[in-house]
Amino acid sequence: MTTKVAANSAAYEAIVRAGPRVKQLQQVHAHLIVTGYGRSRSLLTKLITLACSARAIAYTHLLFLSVPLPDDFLFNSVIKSTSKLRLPLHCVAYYRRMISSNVSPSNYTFTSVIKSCADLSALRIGKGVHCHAVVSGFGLDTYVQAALVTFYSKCGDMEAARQVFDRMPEKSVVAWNSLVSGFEQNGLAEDAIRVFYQMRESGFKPDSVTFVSLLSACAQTGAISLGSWVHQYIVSEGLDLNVKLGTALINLYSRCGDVGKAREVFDKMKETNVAAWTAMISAYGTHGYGKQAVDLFNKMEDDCGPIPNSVTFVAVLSACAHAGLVEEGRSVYKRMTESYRLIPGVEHHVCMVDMFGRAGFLDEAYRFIHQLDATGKATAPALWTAMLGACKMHRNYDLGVEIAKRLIALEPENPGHHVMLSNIYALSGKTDEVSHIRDGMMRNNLRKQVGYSIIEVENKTYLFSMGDESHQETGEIYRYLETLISRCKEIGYAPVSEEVMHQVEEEEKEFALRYHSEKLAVAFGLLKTVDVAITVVKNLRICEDCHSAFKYISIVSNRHIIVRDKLRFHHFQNGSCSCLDYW
DNA sequence: TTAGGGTTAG
Repeated sequence: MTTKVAANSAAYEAIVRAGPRVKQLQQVHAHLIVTGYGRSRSLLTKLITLACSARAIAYTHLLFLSVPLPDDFLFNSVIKSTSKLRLPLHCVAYYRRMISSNVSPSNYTFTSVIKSCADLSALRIGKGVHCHAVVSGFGLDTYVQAALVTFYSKCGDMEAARQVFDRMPEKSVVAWNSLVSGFEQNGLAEDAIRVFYQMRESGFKPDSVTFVSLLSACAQTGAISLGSWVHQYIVSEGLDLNVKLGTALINLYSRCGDVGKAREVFDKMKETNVAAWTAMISAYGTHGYGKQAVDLFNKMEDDCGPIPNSVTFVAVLSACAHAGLVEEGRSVYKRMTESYRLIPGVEHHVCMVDMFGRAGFLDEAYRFIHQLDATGKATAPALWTAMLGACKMHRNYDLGVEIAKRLIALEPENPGHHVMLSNIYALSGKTDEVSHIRDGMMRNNLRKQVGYSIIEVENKTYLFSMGDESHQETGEIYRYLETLISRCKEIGYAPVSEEVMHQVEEEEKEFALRYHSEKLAVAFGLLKTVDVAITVVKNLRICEDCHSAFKYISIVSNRHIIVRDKLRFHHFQNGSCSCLDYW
């Protein structure tokens, strides 16, 4: 008996030594069969788990089938492994097999299966698993419930996520984190921040995972005061600045307008990976510092940094597109396909079309799309949207109208395409067509999004919308804005009115423009602060007139004005913008 | 053996 146990443990050790490597595992398996241990349940379970970790799913299943009457431990092992390895369909398949084999699931089973349903965003299947967990008596298990919060969040159902969370008899830091992350991932940054405060009030101590989500939420809304508080807290508590936390901080500072600070964090990180480098490259790119973005990318290659992935290439190509670095962009695209053997996706194609288009090479952009046509990849609306942007920018109205009509045929529900067509008609002076499009939009209930701008002053957040009069100091803000605008006019500012509101009178037009939300926020910021840079976050893209006005305002107020729009940053200083009017 | 995290175009 003693020798059997010894031999068994030697076999176990041999399996562990083989590790998640198929060839080695197969050798050990052969040895097990020869020595008579090929039917040992515990050894096979370990072997199966490792085969699964090696992602050898066919081999895993073959081994699994060799076990007569699999028990709950074996089922849980494969369910957990497939879930962890992001093989969610296999995970759900093993779960179903477990049920049909009449083997009882446990809380271990449910947490893994629910996680896989979350990966699949399979709301219907996951709800079924949720019900099964409840009737099996695991509905109140802490682990199962935390997994459910994540599951509903990933399916976009925050109401259900909140409900599961609220009904938890005992909450955990992980469950709180799931909820914070859920709101943040669904674009509900304010709710994420609110939950974070509730978490602290309930006496839970946030950890680095909480802060990663919280920092992302701060980056989303531009809440720099809370964001930098978190940074200080991390430092003062001596929390380890791991890669994810560092990356979240880079993203925070970048999206709150401070690229220098983002770079400081990047330089201080002990460990970096492809996401951290990509975040930093993207920071340079969105702020219009194309050269720095390309330099950092080159450094990544030269200094044996992490291997760039397709996300990195989107960041670099987009940086080139926005800085007019056509030759650099071409070279990067070539390296991506030839040196790294990455297959470009629609997002990379869009960057290329955008890059050629912005630089005025409309023919080349068009040719690029047609080359894709041959491979059947030219149908993506995003490609034509980029091409359309170029037509508008370079005043090629005929081609613009043709493309806009094509886009409307492809996506009639997208108000953006109608607005674009209307703007092109407006720019080419076809006012009848403008009214026609606008009427059509009204009839079909297609509305433009409501724009708003946010500014933080002394740790408080103020929100402005167009023509806003809700603010306590409305009168003062408007009067100050009037003064600013008239001083701007004295040095050459002429309101741009061609794009907007062609049906109204000239004066009204100018009046409406002057009170765009970003103008109100900027005026408020200048009024309330002295000598510092002000940062405004807008939910839509900045309009041409505000862009022009802020250049002049940066002169008359002698201030650095930073505006983050839906996609990019604009640093206005001494009469010019960092985007070089190239956005 | 169990649950939670960072990077991407327009």
